[in-house]
Amino acid sequence: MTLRFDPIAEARRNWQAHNWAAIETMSAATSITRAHQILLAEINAALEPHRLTFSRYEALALLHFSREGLLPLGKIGERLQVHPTSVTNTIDRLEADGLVERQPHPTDGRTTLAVLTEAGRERLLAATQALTDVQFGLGALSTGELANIDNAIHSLRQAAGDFEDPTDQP
Amino acid sequence: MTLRFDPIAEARRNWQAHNWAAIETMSAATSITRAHQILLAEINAALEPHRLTFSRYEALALLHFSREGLLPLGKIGERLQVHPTSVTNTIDRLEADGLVERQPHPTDGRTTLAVLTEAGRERLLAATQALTDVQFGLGALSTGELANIDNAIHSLRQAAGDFEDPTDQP
DNA sequence: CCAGTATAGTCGGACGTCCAAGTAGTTTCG
DNA sequence: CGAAACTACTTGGACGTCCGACTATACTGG
Repeated sequence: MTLRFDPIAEARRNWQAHNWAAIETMSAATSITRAHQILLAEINAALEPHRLTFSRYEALALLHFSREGLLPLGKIGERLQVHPTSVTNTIDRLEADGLVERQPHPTDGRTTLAVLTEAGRERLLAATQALTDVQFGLGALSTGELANIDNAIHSLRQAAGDFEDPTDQP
Repeated sequence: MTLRFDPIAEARRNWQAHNWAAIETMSAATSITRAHQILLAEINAALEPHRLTFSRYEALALLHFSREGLLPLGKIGERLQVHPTSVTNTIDRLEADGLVERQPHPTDGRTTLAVLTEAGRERLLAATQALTDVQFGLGALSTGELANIDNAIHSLRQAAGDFEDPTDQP
């Protein structure tokens, strides 16, 4: 199962040997891809006993943090930065599991509200415990390494126009 | 489209306000998730004119780097660290596009070889130019930031048992 | 030599993501 | 006022990922 070598180091050697450009960015992009894959697997494994996925967990948490435990679907997509159709999909599954309910918006007929149910709130809290127990799969990293990741990705997101306020540092 | 605030900073504030643990790892995990999403979108946008995706690009590059331009499907999955069914899927699509051909292994009847075609090699080189042009979506990061990402993720992968550390085995 | 085990790849299904297109409701402004 | 533009959400389809189950081939130890 475990490789006898680091495939990313191997890729760097190959690019070097062929005189291909952008080795540093290729390496970082590949690293991020792989990190995402590893983290998602660990996080979802921790959530699986609670019958949640990370996407669904994030949606539940967002609702929990809202004043009234409810948000328009559009707002959810905005905050989680996913496509509207992904929100529809996520809320469909949460609703089927009884963790969330759809309600019409009282004044805007276009808008649908996702409302956290009591079961949803309980599920969320148990799942949060599971995630903090495994430190989101990042328990092996030092505080400095975590900060390095945060800072570098903050730069990346800023450059990608992910949000506006440039003074909003973590 | 662009948010007026940083949703990750917002998540940190919410976790803080609710006294939830593991803020640092939550933040880093969320950052990596978002970085992956941004990078993949930019990379795939750069590859789209060449009718490739990042997965397919990676498979082509791997074949190109091999001595004979051919590899067993299992080896491809091993190097790219994806499930065998993902390789089957990727090679199916590359084959349908004429960039790769399946061949039986000469001595092992279980094994299928993916062979890079001339069209595949040409497509790969053009796509590589496109990716280096956009620096894999990471042009905004400094060399130091790229190295920070690489190093931190190397630790993460090592902790996850992603490969054998050549320095800790006799 | 042959039964049992291991390995290589594929198929079907689940999941999350995106895009394009469609429906329904709201706002704008001539 | 009413048509045009905009907004919110859903539907259908593509893609990449994984898992479980399955087939076919190879290896192993009595």
